[in-house]
Amino acid sequence: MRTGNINRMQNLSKNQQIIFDLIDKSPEPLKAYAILFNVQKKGIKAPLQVYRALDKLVEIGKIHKIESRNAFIACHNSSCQVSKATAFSICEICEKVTEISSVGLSKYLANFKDKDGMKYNKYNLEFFGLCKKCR
Amino acid sequence: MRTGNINRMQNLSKNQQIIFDLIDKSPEPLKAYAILFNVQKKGIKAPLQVYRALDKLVEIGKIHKIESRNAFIACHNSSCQVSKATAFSICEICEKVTEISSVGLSKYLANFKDKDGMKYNKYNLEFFGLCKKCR
DNA sequence: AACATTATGTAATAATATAACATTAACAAG
DNA sequence: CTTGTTAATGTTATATTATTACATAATGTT
Repeated sequence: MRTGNINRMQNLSKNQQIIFDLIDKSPEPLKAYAILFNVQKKGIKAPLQVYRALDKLVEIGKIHKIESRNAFIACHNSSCQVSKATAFSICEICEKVTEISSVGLSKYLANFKDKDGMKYNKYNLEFFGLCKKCR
Repeated sequence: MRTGNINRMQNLSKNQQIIFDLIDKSPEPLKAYAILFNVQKKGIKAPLQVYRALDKLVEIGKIHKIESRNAFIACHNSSCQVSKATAFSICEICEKVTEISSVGLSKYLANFKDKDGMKYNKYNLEFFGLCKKCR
């Protein structure tokens, strides 16, 4: 606790913090190059700088990647520090994405066994449909 | 049944059939450009020709896209003509992908309701872990 | 035959992501 | 406090994945 760098205490470096803040404020998933354009004024100039921060943020569970959209959202499931098990609903019209945190669902999936009896502690589930507004 | 074009009867055009055959024979998911390189000798020269065939094959449920890998595999769930509900296991070491067809799982997910009581008839689930060989 | 729909061909380019290499900051151990 | 180690950064170039735009041909229907 002798360092004055509060960001390190949160385990986020400068670039990671800038990019996390942007994603966290966003009401919708952000794509890597949209992030890049947004943070160029803050000195992050190259795609790789963005992708490295995104990789780390995903690794530590602060954000999730929506695979079907190549976009990133902040984790809103306060209990998940490291994201291994994720579920989202995605509106096929307005593209609104919501993280699902259902104990029942996560228990079911964590305990799911395939034909060979294999269990998987990591998964990603994306539901598609129409959100309330778009129905 | 008066046409002599058996491919049309299967609802697959020439390019679609070439690309489906390749994917169907492959023991592992194929990426779009790997497919392109493989079918260039058969006259399919441009990425767009591949992507158009892939789009159609996904639409009619003959193949599935593994979103986390940007790769495609043939549907091995004989009952699914139109793919709305898919589940896969993916080995994080050897990248082997297996389609999961579990009545229990599909029933559970088809009946899953989110906090607002919303149901979703379309989903994609990807489990990650180590396959038997890689354990 | 006329029309509509689906598929194809081709060129160009957009969007997404990584490799390779050099440098700097953070931090733990002696 | 300096040495070694790991994590993060900066920069250029390039690889990979996917789409736009436009023209043509094949197929299916009335």
